[in-house]
Amino acid sequence: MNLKIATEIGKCLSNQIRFQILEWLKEPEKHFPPHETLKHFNDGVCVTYIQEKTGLSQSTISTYLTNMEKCGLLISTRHGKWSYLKRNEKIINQFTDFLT
Amino acid sequence: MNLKIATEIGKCLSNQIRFQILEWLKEPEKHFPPHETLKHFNDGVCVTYIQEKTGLSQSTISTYLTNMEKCGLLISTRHGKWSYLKRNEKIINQFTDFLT
DNA sequence: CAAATATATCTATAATTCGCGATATATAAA
DNA sequence: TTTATATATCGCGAATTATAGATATATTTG
Repeated sequence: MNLKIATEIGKCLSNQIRFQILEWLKEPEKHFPPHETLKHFNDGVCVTYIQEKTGLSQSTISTYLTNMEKCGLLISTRHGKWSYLKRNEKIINQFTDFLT
Repeated sequence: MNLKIATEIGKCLSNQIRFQILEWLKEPEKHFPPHETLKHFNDGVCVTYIQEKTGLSQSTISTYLTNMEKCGLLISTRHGKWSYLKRNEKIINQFTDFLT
């Protein structure tokens, strides 16, 4: 972890919706329905479910999630036409270690 | 810690200078000279020293530090005409706990 | 009390980010 | 191969933040 990446993460954490998404993804099965094709939550939650829960536009959420992935906060996995997002606990721990 | 405060902290962490100040204040004696009147670092470092080290204007740094104090990241203590700033480890830990 | 010093606040402009609709791309389904 | 669905990217006006100079306030010093 370095200052540049840490502030990129800080930018993601400067918005309530983005921070909320990270909180939801701590326990995806508690906040999202199981996906129609992929029943488990091993790779997290698909973009559409996150978008619907936030109520923001598809393009806005897509940009949010892309940025959160770019700085390492999220891990994205594609299955067919869906992208699934989950927390990247390793980077999150590196960030909190850097801060403390 | 709640979502609102956490994102206020996130805003402070979204800028390299502000994040850098927090890093410096982990070991103030390593990054700043001892103050002319207050030799120890028990209450941290005065605004002027931080301002000089960053190279930003006095008003900008004052605003930064005020905001960092408002969200709880820093503790401000006045001694005479100087304000000293130190990290608020308690809030920082609450923030990292909230995130992880 | 007047002058000097440290910090805070106000105001304004520049830069960045927000959030959306439109559009493009990727993949699956018909 | 055409159509439908999921996601990504582009371009734009609106909102927010960055940063500084000017000014105000607080405190010490002479």
